[in-house]
Amino acid sequence: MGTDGTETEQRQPVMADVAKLAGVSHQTVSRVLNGAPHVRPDTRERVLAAIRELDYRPNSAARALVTRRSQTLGVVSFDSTLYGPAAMLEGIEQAARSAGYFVSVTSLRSLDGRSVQEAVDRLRDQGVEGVVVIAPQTSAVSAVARISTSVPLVAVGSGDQIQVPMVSVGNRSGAEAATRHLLDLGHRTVHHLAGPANWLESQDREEGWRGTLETAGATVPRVERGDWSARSGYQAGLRIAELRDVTAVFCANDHMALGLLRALHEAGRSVPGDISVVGFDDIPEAAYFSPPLTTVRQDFGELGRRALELLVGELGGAARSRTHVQIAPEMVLRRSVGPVGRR
Amino acid sequence: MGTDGTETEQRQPVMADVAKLAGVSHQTVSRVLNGAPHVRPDTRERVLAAIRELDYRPNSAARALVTRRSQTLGVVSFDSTLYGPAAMLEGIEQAARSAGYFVSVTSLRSLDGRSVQEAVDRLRDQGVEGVVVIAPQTSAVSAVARISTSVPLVAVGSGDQIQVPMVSVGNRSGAEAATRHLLDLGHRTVHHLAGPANWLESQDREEGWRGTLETAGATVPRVERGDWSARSGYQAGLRIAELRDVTAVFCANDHMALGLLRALHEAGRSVPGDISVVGFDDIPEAAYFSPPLTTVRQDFGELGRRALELLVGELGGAARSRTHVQIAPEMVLRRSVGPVGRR
DNA sequence: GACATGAGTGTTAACGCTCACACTGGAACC
DNA sequence: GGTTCCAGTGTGAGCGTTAACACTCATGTC
Repeated sequence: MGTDGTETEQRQPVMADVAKLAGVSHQTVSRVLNGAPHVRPDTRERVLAAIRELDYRPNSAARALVTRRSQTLGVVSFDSTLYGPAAMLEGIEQAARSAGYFVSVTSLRSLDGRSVQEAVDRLRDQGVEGVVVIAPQTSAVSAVARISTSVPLVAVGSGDQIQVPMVSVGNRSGAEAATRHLLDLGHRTVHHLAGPANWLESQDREEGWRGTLETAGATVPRVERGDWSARSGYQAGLRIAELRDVTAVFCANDHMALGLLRALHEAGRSVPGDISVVGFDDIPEAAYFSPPLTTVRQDFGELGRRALELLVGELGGAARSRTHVQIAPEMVLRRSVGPVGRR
Repeated sequence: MGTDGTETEQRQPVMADVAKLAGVSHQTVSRVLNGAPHVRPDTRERVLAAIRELDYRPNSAARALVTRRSQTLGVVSFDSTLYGPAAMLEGIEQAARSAGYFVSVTSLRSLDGRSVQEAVDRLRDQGVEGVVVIAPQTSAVSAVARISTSVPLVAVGSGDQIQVPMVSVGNRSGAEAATRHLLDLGHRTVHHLAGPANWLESQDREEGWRGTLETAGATVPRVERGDWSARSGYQAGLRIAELRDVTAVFCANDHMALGLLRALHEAGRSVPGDISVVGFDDIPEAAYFSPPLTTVRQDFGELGRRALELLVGELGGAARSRTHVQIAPEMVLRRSVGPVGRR
């Protein structure tokens, strides 16, 4: 059994096969499939039975050709190995699925304007209905801003003055909160281990830090800079450990904070006894650093979901909103921070 | 300029528009686009010029409809927030792109058979030409094994006796190397902090550990078990810290090792002075743990790339190979391991 | 010089679906 | 009892591309 019934051949069944088996026209099959009204219940039942019997699957290419809708959205990601982008991607994918879309991903090596444009073009050639760009670098953002595309596009990451709809975390307010927290504990000033200069997230966090110090009348120390990696945090940490007047460091992300903690430990500076450290992101491991890291939590998954919501809204015909959704970060207090010590 | 030329309307230009502008038939345009032979150089040039002028993009749905090739591969991933899956995904995507494919991702919440089957079906409905399943759990693997699909499928993760082509890391040999290393340093035996019981990777690593102890005639301690997270490693670590006879622990992954290190530190047991610790994966942060973690490196990106290679080979018509590619892991020595101490 | 050859190009027919419209027949209306 | 109406269904024409084949000339062959 299975081979008999209608004379099934090798080829996949098409709508006409279902129609024939059910004794209706292809159009009625289409109606059933798309839930169109005006189909008598028993007809519908017969069609569904035929579909089951033949194990018929609609051909998405044919449908896309005529409806001009691919049911697919594109995502351009950067280093999707990092926790942030990975979590955003997951949020985007889940939201897309529940909105009935597929997600086509392309992950960039470098984030210069050309690469971004190429990636968007590629996705567009594939027929995606919209694109989410995870665009944390200034270069990418400006690239996105002047991207030529007939496809709706939403950016997620950071930055303000940009023509594209955008979802981001409140980097500045998070940095402000972290810095203020340290000042409130009695630290004269707070050093900063920043991310790469060409990332908007770095810039915003740095501005938040600097602004808070200036408002408080504290001196603004020279910024140390890393590349987000634990390795770069370690190297910066070795430099910082040599400075005599450091009592508090605000790191632009948790991974660099990890490296920093390691370097301080090796240099014999205790945390938080000698130096307090605050990170940013609240990656799942942060609670298990030595010592557990006080940090600023951002909800990457939510970020992704909101970005997708925005995109779907735009697809739904809502006028190009130029919205900028911002998600508030939240401080998570752990043991890497203390009041200013002896010295 | 730009608006003039042919009477461009709102709609996207199609092949016929290009043909008209270039003064050829649409078929010749198609030939140029697909690099078919027998097109005179100057004709080709005229067509290309028309394409540029109209900014024409071929419609992928129409092409897919007639060629029956979507140029898209599907990836079913599990928790793509974890470093391993994320890195594999990136490897897969890069390999796919350079092989001329798009990648459609779907990320699962739970990895039971039904979810996997649904995800594969969904991708198939979208028209993917092949599927990579990142399937690290036993349940997923058995689901994959009996998955009904007309689409070529490759699994990446672990496990042996399975009917599906598969790429995995040498979990057993990695675990053996780690355990032997500790025994060679004089440890009487090695404790094990395993991953979830229903993950093949856990099972293989546990077997490698157990086998090595048995071969060496060492006693096999009771296994502690976590869920891969640093949190679970911490909890297991609290239990382990209470045992008096522990001098070495082999952890099934680096994140749990991080939690373990934290717990041991809090319990006042020094690493490696009192207890040596080895992890598995070599995540980028492992070198900056306190102390830096000795671990077994697996190259997730390579894993993904190889999986995709296998899939593309299968698509290329190579007979269903039932190959099982295995990638050798490599030990990375750092400071979390030492000879057996005082006691 | 008739004839095969093949490079270069055009014509036509799918691919499998949805959309617009046409058709049927029974209920409702006066 | 004819007309209107509409639920329920079928027919035909695309959507934009590639595949198959047909055609037209130059060129070479004997």
